[in-house]
Amino acid sequence: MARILLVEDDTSMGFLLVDFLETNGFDVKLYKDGIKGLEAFKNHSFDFCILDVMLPGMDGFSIAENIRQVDKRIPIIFLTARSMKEDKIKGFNLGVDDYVTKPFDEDELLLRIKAILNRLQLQEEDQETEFTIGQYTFDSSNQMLTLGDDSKRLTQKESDVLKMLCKSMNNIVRREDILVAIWGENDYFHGRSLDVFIAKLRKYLKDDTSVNIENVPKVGFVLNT
Amino acid sequence: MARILLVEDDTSMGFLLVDFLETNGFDVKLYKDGIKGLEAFKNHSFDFCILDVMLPGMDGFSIAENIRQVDKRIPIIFLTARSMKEDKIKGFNLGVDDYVTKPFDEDELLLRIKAILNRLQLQEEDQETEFTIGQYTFDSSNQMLTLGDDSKRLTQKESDVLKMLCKSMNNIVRREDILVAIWGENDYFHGRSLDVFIAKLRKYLKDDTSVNIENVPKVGFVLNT
DNA sequence: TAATCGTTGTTAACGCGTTGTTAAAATCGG
DNA sequence: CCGATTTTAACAACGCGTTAACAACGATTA
Repeated sequence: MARILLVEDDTSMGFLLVDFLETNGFDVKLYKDGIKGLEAFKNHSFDFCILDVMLPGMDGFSIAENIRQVDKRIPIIFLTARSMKEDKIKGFNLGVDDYVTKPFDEDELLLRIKAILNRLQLQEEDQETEFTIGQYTFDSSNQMLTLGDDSKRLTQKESDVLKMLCKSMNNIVRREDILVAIWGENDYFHGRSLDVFIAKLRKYLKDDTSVNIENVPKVGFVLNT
Repeated sequence: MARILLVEDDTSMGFLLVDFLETNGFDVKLYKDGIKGLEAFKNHSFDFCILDVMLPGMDGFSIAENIRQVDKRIPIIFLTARSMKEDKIKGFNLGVDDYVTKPFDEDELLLRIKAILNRLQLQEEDQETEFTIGQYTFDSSNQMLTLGDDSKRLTQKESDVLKMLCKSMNNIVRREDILVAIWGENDYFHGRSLDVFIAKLRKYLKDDTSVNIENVPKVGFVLNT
């Protein structure tokens, strides 16, 4: 159960979020201004931060800077007004993991949080980087796909996509989940990118006919062995 | 379309709310005092309650207590005066889902209602995904219907319909409910689509004669095993 | 009983959105 | 600047879901 630091000055929005996140299995602490939030961060160990950008006292970006001085790797999600430009957010070179514009869909926020946690878990826990795909072996940490003597070094994204498919071997992996986890956004163009990568992976995997990547229309893909 | 029980003694506020909620696709019944509201609750099936705390006859908290005796899970939102302390509301250990202070922003109320409804849907959907249908097994998360060695990957809508039938196995599932849940609206053409999908499912399920999808004319379908 | 009407069963054809695939353009990294 | 990688574009192919068409059935009349 991940511990989340939430800094949000609007009371009703704050409660709404706390409630929602708690029912989804997170341990949430809410602070209404940046000073207190930052203080809390220093005194407790959180796994995750969700910061409103517009705050009295100290804005979200400043909090993030301070948090980053303490912990360089903790995931941070910003809540921003829709009017705020992407550039401005990305411009803050703080290793921001994601941001969500208000008013936002709670499920979308949850999806993003889970995607980030998954990503981190992968980095931390996944010693299991070796997958067997029919007669192939795939070493995701080396991005290496091997069939007999033939080895092919995959690119980063090729490897990321294949790894997601491998982790749910013979099960549907949702387009949406792949896009959010790897690209961070689920829109038309990234969707087309995914299709391109699926085509590449199919080409790499074509030498074992017992292996195939199946499309489930409008839902996602299955790596069948 | 969720059915909402609204108990509010102030006439103008009441009409305002009814109007607003109805234009947002809810089916709202308004009662001006707690006794009638409670009575209505017992006689009808509501999905949601919005209760004013200050009421003549029986206050909102008392109604909530009584409602909880009938239905332990139904979402309740309180309308409270701003002056009322948080503690007092949360103190009522009634499983109150949310509260809104008057005067309130209608959009905020809508947001809260939707959030709660979403949450409920999530909780419901996250339930079991594996069903046994006679000799078949149906894995709704993988959209896979299996009989012995034979597996058939269903399309999304096929899977959605079958899942609804499975969740009420041997019970009537109303046409209207399926149409609203899966197609979003209940009109002639979507109704015919549903019939087409029922025909497809019957074909998929024909190899176990103990399984059948029964039509209940003008009402819906039953998946019998 | 026969005729009519509304509902459902079933199959098939069509349109259109999604996906497959390749190639060009853009971006990234050194 | 170059090569590698990713994104975007373009077009082909496919298949899902809708719609149509007709058959079957039960209920309701006369």
